Amino acid sequence: MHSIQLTEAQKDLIERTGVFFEQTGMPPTESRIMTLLIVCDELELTFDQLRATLMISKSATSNAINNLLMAQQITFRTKLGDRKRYFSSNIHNWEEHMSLEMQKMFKITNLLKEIHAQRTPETVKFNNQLGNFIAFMEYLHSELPRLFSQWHQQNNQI
Amino acid sequence: MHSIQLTEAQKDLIERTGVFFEQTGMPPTESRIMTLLIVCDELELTFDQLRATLMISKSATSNAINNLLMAQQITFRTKLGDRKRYFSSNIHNWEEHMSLEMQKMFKITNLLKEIHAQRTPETVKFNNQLGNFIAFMEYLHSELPRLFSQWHQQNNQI
DNA sequence: AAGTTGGTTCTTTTATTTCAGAACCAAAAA
DNA sequence: TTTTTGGTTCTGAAATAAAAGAACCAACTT
Repeated sequence: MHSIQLTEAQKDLIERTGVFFEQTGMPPTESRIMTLLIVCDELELTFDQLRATLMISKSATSNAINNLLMAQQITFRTKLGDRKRYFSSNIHNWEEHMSLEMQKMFKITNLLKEIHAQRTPETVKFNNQLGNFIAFMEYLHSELPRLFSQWHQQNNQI
Repeated sequence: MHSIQLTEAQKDLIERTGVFFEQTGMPPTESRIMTLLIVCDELELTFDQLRATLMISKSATSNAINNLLMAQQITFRTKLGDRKRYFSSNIHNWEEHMSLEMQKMFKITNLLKEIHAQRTPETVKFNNQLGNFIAFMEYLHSELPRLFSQWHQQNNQI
């Protein structure tokens, strides 16, 4: 058995956090792998440790890992003279990941602007409400970088 | 035929915006109904206009409408002496809706705090990175209300 | 009383997702 | 050269989601 030991508390956290990620659209296996790598004591786990610990098939493991790699949620490194890959969470990358998420969110702004542009001029109030929402999204878009940098200052981060 | 007329541009916008909402996890029919009510010239559409315009079944229409009502994405009103319901987009409600979304997002913070609390003290760097992310989420959580009110001031909104 | 309107609910069908199992493959080891 | 390791890829099964169709129902009309 190549599986690693987990406390009951850790198992529980993996399930609960896994369900949270499922609710955001991530498939169950990917959610569990991502969470396991944040919860467990080990900083790096191999393909087979992930597979054995979560009790899933090789194919499921392989596909989930590759999706998580593409989504930049995890990374791996290799060791000289060792064919295995050592996977770890990309949590330190949260800032970049978050701004990618934001970008996705702001895509709606462009669609709403297109919608706003083609609307009949008759419905003044509705058009204003829509315009208001668009304006707020653009305000948010412009203010978020400032928020990021303010936080960095406060926390003396690089 | 009770369907309303749409320009090609409007049809295209409904599909493209619909797909966007699908990508955020909303089912196709709900996405289309929600978008139709934002795109079309009419401020209100009846059950049958929605059904006929989107060419979907009564059951699909009924279920999608009720889900959108529960999610507060749409509302309806009735008219005296008329059994039909007149549905409209709840876009003016975006502010409340957005803070609900935020709350959902900040749920992850509590899970991450639990995870952080149970982590082995050995992995100092990782724990710090995790702690950093948590701290930023809490900072965001505390700063967003200010951002909202600043925007209101700027725009002289109520 | 029979039909129409404005839906809802139940059942079935269809499509999609998710995963297991097995076959497969290249690199390294024996 | 055969076996082992560390996977990937190709079915296919099972579960789930999405939507159609039909039966149903209450309120109103005729």
